[in-house]
Amino acid sequence: MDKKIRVRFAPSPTGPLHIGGVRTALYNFLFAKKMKGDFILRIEDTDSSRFVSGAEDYIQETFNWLGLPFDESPTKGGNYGPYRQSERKDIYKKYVDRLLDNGLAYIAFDTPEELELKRNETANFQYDASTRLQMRNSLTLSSEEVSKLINEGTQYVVRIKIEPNIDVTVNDLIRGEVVINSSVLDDKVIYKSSDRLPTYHLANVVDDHLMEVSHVIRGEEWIPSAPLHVWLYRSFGWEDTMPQFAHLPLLLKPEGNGKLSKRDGDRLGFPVFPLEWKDPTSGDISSGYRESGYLPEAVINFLALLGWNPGTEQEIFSIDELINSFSFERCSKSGAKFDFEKAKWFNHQYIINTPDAELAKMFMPILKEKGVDASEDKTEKIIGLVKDRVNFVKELWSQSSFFFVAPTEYDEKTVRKRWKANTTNEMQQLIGVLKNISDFSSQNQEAVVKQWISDNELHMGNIMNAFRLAVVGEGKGPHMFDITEIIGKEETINRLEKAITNIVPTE
RNA sequence: GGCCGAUUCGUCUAUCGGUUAGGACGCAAGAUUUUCAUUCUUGAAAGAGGGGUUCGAUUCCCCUAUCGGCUACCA
Repeated sequence: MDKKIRVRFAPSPTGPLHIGGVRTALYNFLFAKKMKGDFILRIEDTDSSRFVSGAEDYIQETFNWLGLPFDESPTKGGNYGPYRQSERKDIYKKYVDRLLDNGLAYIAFDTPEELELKRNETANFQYDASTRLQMRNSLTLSSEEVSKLINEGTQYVVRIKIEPNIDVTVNDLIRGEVVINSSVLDDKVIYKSSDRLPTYHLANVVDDHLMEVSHVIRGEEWIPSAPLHVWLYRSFGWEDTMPQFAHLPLLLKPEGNGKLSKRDGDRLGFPVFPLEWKDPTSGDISSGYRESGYLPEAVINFLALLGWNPGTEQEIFSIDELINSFSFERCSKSGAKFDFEKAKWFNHQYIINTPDAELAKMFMPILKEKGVDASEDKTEKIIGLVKDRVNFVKELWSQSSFFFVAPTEYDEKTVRKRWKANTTNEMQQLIGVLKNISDFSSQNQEAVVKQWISDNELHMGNIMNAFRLAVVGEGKGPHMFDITEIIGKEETINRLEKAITNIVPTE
């Protein structure tokens, strides 16, 4: 029987989740679901000094919003818990001791200051086979001295003992084989006595093994340490069950170069976080996709296509379609720059395809904010008329406010262009025509008014544009009679009368 | 500096040795429309450079350049 597919998304709770991290999680999800496997959330909080409160909740809320549920997580639980690394201290200790007992790792007492000094005085200093015998560690000190130092409470770290000159192969599902000679690896710290917690590398390998993770899907920034991870699997004797690796290309800044970072968002005016984030210490607010009006499905669709393509010309994908067509073979190897224009376009597509009733539910709170009390039914109709002109739900207001509130001022340019000396007279006549219409449906209005225009040899453009100016306040908007049908006969006539008295015609 | 990775229109990408190098976003023009949008049509726009291999390279190999990542008792 094939091994069950299990993948994990393993963020560290040091702040809001970066959009690149969201994409990594999405690819994990897509792959897991395609393979009928499990999608696990594991919180990697082994660096107690960088812990930020609220960050874990933020992560959970993000995936709730996106609709990407975890099969196992700190809050949901599961058979492989705990899912917070800080709660797994005892587990790691056991495995560190095992490495120590087997002589595959050693204890080092060098202080950060000593190491700093060493790095400054020796170019390209690396703590490895060529230098470790000159350092203060359990390889150079007698076992009595080591025990004495530890008993005195001296802080120490455990370092992995990398044997030089061995080729380490990382098999990557996206990049193929990457071979690295162990001599370029250093004796990485895998455990620190200061907080009795392992570092990422050890915790990661131990947890992935214990949680029976089958595929490690993470960002490209982890490629350099992948050989170390392979080394650790080997040291533990777990090489035959070692997960497969897939390193995803990075998300880059849209303009210059470099990884997309927290600051780019506010500088360039678009979000780099899924949800709005308020920094608990500085109080600074960073905008989020959700608050900016993006629909979760649009964000998922957009993110999915950034670094992966279906090989067809399809661009709009439901989550199920994505699950179906996802594969590592079709992931690209190079970093992708974030294109916000395209993100907007995706959102536009999803707005258009969202039923009016659903959009109305999202729009009602905004209407309330504007002090408008409208029925959901009416709002739905209005949305149907204007939704194809907006990228975001909140833009619905600027495109439809005139349905709810009569214009109080008239666009200057349009007045100059559309309101002539005889317009007042024509609009007076139009009022007369409208008054006599009993069936105020768009269709009927249009038939009657057009008849009147042709009977009197009036100019269609002049009449309609002035009519629009009076009703809307400017020279834009949906089909005129659709508007007047919704606002009704009385309101239409009121607006015309108001325009006649308020607009000063230009010559 | 060292190690690793990447390199097709401005951007996201297709091409798995032979194509007029395709699509999408954005941009431009035109059509439709009583307006503005939407929509539709059309257009401009690309293989980093240099060597090989081959009858033939965007595609395979090497070098250079550029970009990126990593180089912590951070993940």
